[in-house]
Amino acid sequence: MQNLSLSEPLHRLTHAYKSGLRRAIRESQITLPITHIRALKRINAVTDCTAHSIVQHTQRDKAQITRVLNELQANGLIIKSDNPNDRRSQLLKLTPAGDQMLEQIQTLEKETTALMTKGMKQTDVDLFIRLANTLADNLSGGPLEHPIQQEDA
Amino acid sequence: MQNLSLSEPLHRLTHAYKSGLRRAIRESQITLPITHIRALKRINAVTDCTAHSIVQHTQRDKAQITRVLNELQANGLIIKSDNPNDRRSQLLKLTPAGDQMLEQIQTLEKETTALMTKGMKQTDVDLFIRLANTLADNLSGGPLEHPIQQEDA
DNA sequence: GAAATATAGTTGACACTATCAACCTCATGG
DNA sequence: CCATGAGGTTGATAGTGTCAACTATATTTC
Repeated sequence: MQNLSLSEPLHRLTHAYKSGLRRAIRESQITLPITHIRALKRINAVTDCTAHSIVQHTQRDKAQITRVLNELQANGLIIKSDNPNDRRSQLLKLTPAGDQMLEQIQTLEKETTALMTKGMKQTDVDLFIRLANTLADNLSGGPLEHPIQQEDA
Repeated sequence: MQNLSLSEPLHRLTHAYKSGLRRAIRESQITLPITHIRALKRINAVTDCTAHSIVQHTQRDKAQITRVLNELQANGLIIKSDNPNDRRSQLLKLTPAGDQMLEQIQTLEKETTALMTKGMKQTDVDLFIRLANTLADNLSGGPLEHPIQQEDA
């Protein structure tokens, strides 16, 4: 029972990751907060994405997501269209501009990830991801399916 | 080269951890933000702690730390005393109230950690911590010594 | 099928977190 | 002594997290 600290390394890592990514993004003349990026990625990843599916995936408050989506729309990165299956909600899609933006960002994210995992064995990185998912699952009760998250990089 | 996602699990985990801890804290009638808690822990952990050492450890902006410390002082949880080695800075110490508060919080944090690591082997938890530290070190350039972080739980 | 209930999303409000710039005070090295 | 830098404070602003109240539509249940 070593009882090493879990929380401090976690804080440190998240902070370092977020500010590293933010810096990379800012240096590319992009002005888009992290939360907006996560939404873009999600919209790109699932077909017929709705606000609700982003809420589910990110576990963020729906109020926050609403505002993020409105800003993405105002920036011309996404469009909302009527959801034929449910008139309360709208389907979300990337515009060509949004698509291009996302590709740029994915590159930056890959760079940050590469920097972060420098010198580490891929198996260790994979292990880390699996452990992180296990920890998160334990906390959020539900396992929240993470199906070999593909390009969700 | 599986290239599993690193960022999404990380976001999910941090968010789940922070809101889990916040909830536990709130349910104990404590009203203290996470950042304040980290500062308390740091003050408790190092002798002759100054604002600067918290800035170094947490990598937060010194402006933010200044304000956190002022609030902790206003809440009677810490006291600032003149630093005999440097008249620009002050030494930080927990008051008895701060000490008691911290103990309460440590308990809550342990509970949250226990919940989070439920069913995991201790070796896996330790491994996770080491990997997290490695990742953070890679990002922040400097290794920022993490010396078998004892009660930094 | 009408009433009750639940869900998708919006809006307002507010606390917490992150970051930058300007500034003051004191320390340190030439 | 003076220049430069470090420790800390203050002000400003953007981003994030959360709660509550509300609209509109969908679903359940009697």
